Amino acid sequence: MSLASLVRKLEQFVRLSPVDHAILNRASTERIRHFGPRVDIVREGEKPRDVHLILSGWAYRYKQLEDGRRQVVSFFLPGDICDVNVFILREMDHSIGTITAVSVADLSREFFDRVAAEHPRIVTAFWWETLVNAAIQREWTMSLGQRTALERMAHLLCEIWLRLRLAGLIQGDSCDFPLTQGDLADATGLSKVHVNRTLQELRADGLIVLKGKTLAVPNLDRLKRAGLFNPNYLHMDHEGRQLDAVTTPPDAAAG
Amino acid sequence: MSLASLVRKLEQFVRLSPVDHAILNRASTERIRHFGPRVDIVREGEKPRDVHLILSGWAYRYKQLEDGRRQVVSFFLPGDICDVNVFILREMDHSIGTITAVSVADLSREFFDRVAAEHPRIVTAFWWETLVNAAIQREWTMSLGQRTALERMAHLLCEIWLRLRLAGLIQGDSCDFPLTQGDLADATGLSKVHVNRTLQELRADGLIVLKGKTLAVPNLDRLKRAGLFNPNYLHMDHEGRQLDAVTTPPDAAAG
DNA sequence: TGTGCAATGTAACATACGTTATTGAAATCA
DNA sequence: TGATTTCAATAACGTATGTTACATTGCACA
Repeated sequence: MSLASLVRKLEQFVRLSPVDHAILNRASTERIRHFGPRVDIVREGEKPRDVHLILSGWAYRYKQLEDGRRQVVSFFLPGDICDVNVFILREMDHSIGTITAVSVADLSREFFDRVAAEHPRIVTAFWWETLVNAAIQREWTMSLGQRTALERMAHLLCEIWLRLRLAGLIQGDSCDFPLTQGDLADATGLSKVHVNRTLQELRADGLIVLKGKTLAVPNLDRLKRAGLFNPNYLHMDHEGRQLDAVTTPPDAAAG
Repeated sequence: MSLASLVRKLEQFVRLSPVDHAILNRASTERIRHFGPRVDIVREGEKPRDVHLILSGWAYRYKQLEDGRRQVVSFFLPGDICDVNVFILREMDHSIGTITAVSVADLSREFFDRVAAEHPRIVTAFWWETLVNAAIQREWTMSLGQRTALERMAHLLCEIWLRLRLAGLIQGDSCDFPLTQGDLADATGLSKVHVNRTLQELRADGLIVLKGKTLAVPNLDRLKRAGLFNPNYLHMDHEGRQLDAVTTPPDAAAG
């Protein structure tokens, strides 16, 4: 519905000027598309055109092997950008599909060119987004390589929780949670059956309350401990810190 | 001992002007450091300063859990850059260690600022490097989540092989290969014992000849098949394609 | 307001991979 | 050149997780 989540997230990290706000606002209201749940937005092999900004809804990035084995490699939540500058590459190496109904703003190459030339604070913010996404992907590598099923699941839930919180999507101690056990299986590299067992165990330990499409976490610290979760890789620790742009911004006066 | 590998790699993708070459050349000869094998260059928790360009030798990026479990999340080969613009982040979320003796050029924040302002072709090349590294990390997620031990190992060897080839480090059908079975275990999420079993199997199938610190691959296509290896994620398919910079380069006349 | 299909839950059984232990071969170094 | 350590190889055994199968619940839509 809005780009509030994106701006909220980026501003955690970089102070954006009114001009920056206007730029982002315009870009994210110009070309909007709506998708139903469980459809592909982008398919592996396609030529990348626009960069997608998730305005509302959940989506994921996934890859498939020839024989059908499938791995979810990232989740996209409101405010997330699917690969700044992808259009530099000749073809997509993965697909992007929706989980819920999703609204997307298409950001053009020209938009990024203009930003690169004129709005260094936004450039910094986009680099931050890119670096954090890379860090998340590394942490998934860690999870899949070293964490047990229980730790992996707890860790994933913590990550999603904190990202939702940053986007302003946690109410009290609960949130919308549209992922099926099948989705969780594809993301954790576990079988559906074992995902079920693992969720039962988390429930039995009182770490989560997951019912229907709602997740509640009564005690985040306990869930973190169960997942050996160290939030440093999300680089959210910037409260109060107002970082300057990479280069001197031409519109500095406006800030 | 030179930046040949980096330039060779970047030029696969973006045509760099003589000015660009000069810029990269100066940056990579100004501040060089040498490290012995098996030492840390950067530690998790530190404040990132410079960006590191590997001039020679092999290194890896790794993360550790409180209890010591360790995951190698990337390998760095000559010509690789460890995280363009990391200094945007407040602290490192991983460590970087050497495998062999390594020479590193430290690239300063000021260097990246200058490049951002004045050398758009290099900016594009750095974005390409960043996007490919992200794609590699996703593929590792895929490997750890879905591939069997044998597939995983074959896949990793294919990837390293192609990256070495791009850097100009394959001689005939063999290359230097300084990774121990312990390194491979930490990278694939397997135990050392099972890495050994898996290598034996690859040997028995005639897919690799691995002896001492030398790896030979008699038939790359067969190894690729064994690893369900699809090279698209490396985005090397740019032969002859001379992409323009993201924005109009100020030094276009020089190219 | 059923009816059908997807999602969840559980049980029984199978296996790929981990663990521990031991040995020999190579490097590394005094 | 022997002493010391690291690395590779292999065996015996254990287990976390996968597979198959089927029952149950819940929700979309007729």
